[in-house]
Amino acid sequence: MPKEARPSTGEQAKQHAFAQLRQAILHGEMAPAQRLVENELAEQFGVTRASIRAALIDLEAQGLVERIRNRGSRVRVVTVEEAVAITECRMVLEGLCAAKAAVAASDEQLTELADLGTAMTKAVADGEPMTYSELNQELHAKIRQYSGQQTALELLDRLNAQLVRHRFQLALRPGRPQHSLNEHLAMIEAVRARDPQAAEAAVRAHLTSVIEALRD
Amino acid sequence: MPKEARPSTGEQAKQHAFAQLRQAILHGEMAPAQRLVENELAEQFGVTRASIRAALIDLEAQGLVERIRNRGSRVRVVTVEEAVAITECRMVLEGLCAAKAAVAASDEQLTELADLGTAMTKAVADGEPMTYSELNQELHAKIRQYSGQQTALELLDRLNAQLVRHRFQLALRPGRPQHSLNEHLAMIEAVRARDPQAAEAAVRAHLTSVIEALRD
DNA sequence: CCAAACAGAATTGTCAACAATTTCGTCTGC
DNA sequence: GCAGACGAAATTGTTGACAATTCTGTTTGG
Repeated sequence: MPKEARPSTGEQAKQHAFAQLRQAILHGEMAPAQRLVENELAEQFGVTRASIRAALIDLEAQGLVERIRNRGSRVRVVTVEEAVAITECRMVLEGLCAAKAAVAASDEQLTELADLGTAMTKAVADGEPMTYSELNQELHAKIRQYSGQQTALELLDRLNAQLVRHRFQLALRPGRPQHSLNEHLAMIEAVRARDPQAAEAAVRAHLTSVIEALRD
Repeated sequence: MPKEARPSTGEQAKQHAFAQLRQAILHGEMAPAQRLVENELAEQFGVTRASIRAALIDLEAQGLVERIRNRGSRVRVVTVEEAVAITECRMVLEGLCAAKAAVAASDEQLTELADLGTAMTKAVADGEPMTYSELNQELHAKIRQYSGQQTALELLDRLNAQLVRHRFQLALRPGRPQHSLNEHLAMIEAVRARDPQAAEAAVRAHLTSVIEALRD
């Protein structure tokens, strides 16, 4: 096991370990339910166990890692039921963001949303589900951002982090992009029309359909 | 500075410190923006600095404590703006819970809600704002609980913990209990009628009014 | 008299070693 | 052949000491 990761210059060790571990989990490099032994991680990332420990505590708070007393840590497995519950929360919170974004967004920002819409349409037409999935992410992120609702933004970041695996599965399902495209376009239209209620309704309709798809 | 707190027998030191610190902050024993020096806390609670450190990381994740690199921790101060943003999130999440509770609650649970309603009415009639505030808390907690929505429950717990100070101020405002009582009774009625949409609307109406009151 | 540089103190970040707990394999006794 | 006790290995929890950083009050040069 060579220590490939550089100790990193000015960066604080714990932050480094935290970011590294988080990325590894989010990118699926750690198998679900894989055991995370503090000593191994410490050697792998070139930091001490104390830093790894602090990072694991943070990751537990973010819901990415599960820790049991005296038994160790492992990558948290999100069941389909949990994914549904999480998406329900996303539904109402993103609905709130969309309603606020419809009021608060600048004209330039609305134009960006429109551009994203055409890009998404193109991605579906070209049959590129991965590109579409990325644009999808970007759209949701932009709406959150434009809302100016800091608290909701933080909550949604945490919730989304827990859904990476399920999101992957969903994006590759045949026919799914075509279906969700219309819903996304409706969201964009409602926000651009500066209609808060319509925007919230559109987001809810979209995520309701995502929930149904999750329950395959 | 005598170390009054017993080291606690079987309890893990970190958990002990965490619970103790959390209670202290929530009960307002720590002044807002007060500095939290790890060494002092360690001696005060009779645990080592590492345990305090872990507890502080957890409390930061819960939004109760603010930590700055190499500068230390302090009790987080929630501005009115933040309180509004938090309550907006509460609004949509509790709306979700109420809608689900209207469907999922058992008949006995609905009876409990009705009893709570009469108790609240009595507390207002008797002019006991503190009792009313506690019943208020209990009502919101029960609705959350009956919804069976674990994710929303966790998010709401975190959000509510950040609002203790503002909640206090609001409860003692003259005329406020009378005003909110009707909204609470409407919530109870809608859930008892097993009408999800009405329940969500009632919760939203109530918390919208709370937001207006916050912006005094 | 004021601004910038400079020590000193206070505080957090990091480290390596030690103690406590759990798990898993083995062994004994029936 | 199997149930339960026993013990070794692995892993986490805890401790105290050390290093790095930041803040504060003072001093010095203009």
